[in-house]
Amino acid sequence: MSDQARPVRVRFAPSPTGFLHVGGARTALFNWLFARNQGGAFILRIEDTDLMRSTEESTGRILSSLRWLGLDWDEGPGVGGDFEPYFQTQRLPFYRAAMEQLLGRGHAYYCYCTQEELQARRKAALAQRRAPGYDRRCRYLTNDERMALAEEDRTPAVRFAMPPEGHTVVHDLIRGDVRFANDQLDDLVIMKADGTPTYNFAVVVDDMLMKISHVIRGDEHLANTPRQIRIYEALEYPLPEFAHVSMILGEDGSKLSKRHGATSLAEYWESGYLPEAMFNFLALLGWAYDDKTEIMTREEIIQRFRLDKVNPSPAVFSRQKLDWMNGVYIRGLDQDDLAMRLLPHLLQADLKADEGMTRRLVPLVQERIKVLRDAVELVDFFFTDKLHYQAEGLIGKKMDAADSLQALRRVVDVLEGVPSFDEEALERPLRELTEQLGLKAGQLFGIIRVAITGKQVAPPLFGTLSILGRERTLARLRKAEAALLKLVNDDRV
RNA sequence: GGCGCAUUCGUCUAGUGGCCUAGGACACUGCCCUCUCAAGGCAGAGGCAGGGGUUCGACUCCCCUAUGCGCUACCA
Repeated sequence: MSDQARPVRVRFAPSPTGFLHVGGARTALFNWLFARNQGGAFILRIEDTDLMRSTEESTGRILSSLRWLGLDWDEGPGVGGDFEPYFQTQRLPFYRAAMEQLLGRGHAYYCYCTQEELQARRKAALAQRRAPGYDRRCRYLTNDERMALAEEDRTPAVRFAMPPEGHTVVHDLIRGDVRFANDQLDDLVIMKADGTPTYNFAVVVDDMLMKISHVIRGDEHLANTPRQIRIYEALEYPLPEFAHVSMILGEDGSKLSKRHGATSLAEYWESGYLPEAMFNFLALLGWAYDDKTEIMTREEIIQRFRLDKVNPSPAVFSRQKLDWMNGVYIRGLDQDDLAMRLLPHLLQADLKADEGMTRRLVPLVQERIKVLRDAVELVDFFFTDKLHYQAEGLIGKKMDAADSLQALRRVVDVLEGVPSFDEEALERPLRELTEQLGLKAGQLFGIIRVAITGKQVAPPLFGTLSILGRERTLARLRKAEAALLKLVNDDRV
């Protein structure tokens, strides 16, 4: 069914009723990748016909998340295009025209049933174990009956007249042919009584008018596709290609929701995931290049992406794997780049960092953070002189307080006399001291670590000392000395 | 209820009838490296949902069952 070389035009069409969900982001990404791979156009259209739930703020959030991920659109909000407008609420005349066309050709009809009646009948049908679909009673109304209903002041909706028999086959690029019996398709409302179109109608009209060649969207729309196909045909317009990508699930296999943790792209952005890592990770959710390649640049992914290689089964969003991948990308960043990305996170955590200081910290954290925000607790001790730790933590492994105190005093002596606080200048004498004291490196360095950072787990020692500087280091060591002395004395009492 | 989609290690996946004694990655376990934590190296454990066919031969094709999910709205 491939049309003879229609230019590739795909679209992502979110409804602005919240933020951009990772599932939506993946759908957008696949559309974008396909467009870029094919040299086609990626169009963004805002489906805001749900007046009650749509907000402008939400539109803004979605756009900024897309930009963050690096998915630029060729047509749509902010950039315009040949098929404006790109907001459905501004396209009402188009839907009305299409509706008139269908009405005129007998492919659609007015339905005077009220929502209450519909609901009651659906309930009754379900109770009797009958199919709950619309019973088509308005479809075969005589003119007189129609007039009578109209007099009652009922504002009609418009329904699409489905062919009552036969079947409709959806040719799906990911799933193959999917066959639906037409008698399963009921006469869906295409235009609500308030004059706004329903989703299934608006998408068809928009995709048609915007000359969309490939409809790549979530799996949940597959069952709607035969209805849409019938509308295309009634409108006498060639079908686009369809590709339905599977859903993204939470760790427990159920539909991804808030209780699974972060679901919006913005949350990942805020906690310090790199857009390039998220891009790579999302691309691999339901698609793979081969049996081993995972880390790929944006360009490599564009070049390698194939729609027919997309996996039809749902995928669980694995935070752990994302974390790993983000770590890989962080480690791959050059130091200045990482510093610039880190700085806002440090500032946000109220650490009084500046560019220069952040640059110096980078080598200390680059290998040990998975998300940018992790750096905060790794380096916070540089930004305060009030350390909170238990004095017991100053006692070295397999040592007692008195031994530790003695060792600490020797450390102070050594560091007072050391000519420079460069890493290299520090390491030699401290290692020699361990030997003199008959201690293992871990014992002595552990004591120093706690004394200057207040933590058992911290970045490498010499780099830390060097950045902290002689004065602050010695001050912290002396405080630790005092704390240990107190411990020793308390023991004696 | 009806219709539809899906089902390979815990997770993401490779696999399109013999290359599979099923490959890679995350996570996990052990060892190595090591000033803690990481990072890194090596090794290990772990899977074709179940049952029938088709075939000389099925992870791969067909059917059934099970399970999960979606649609069945004047939501999108």
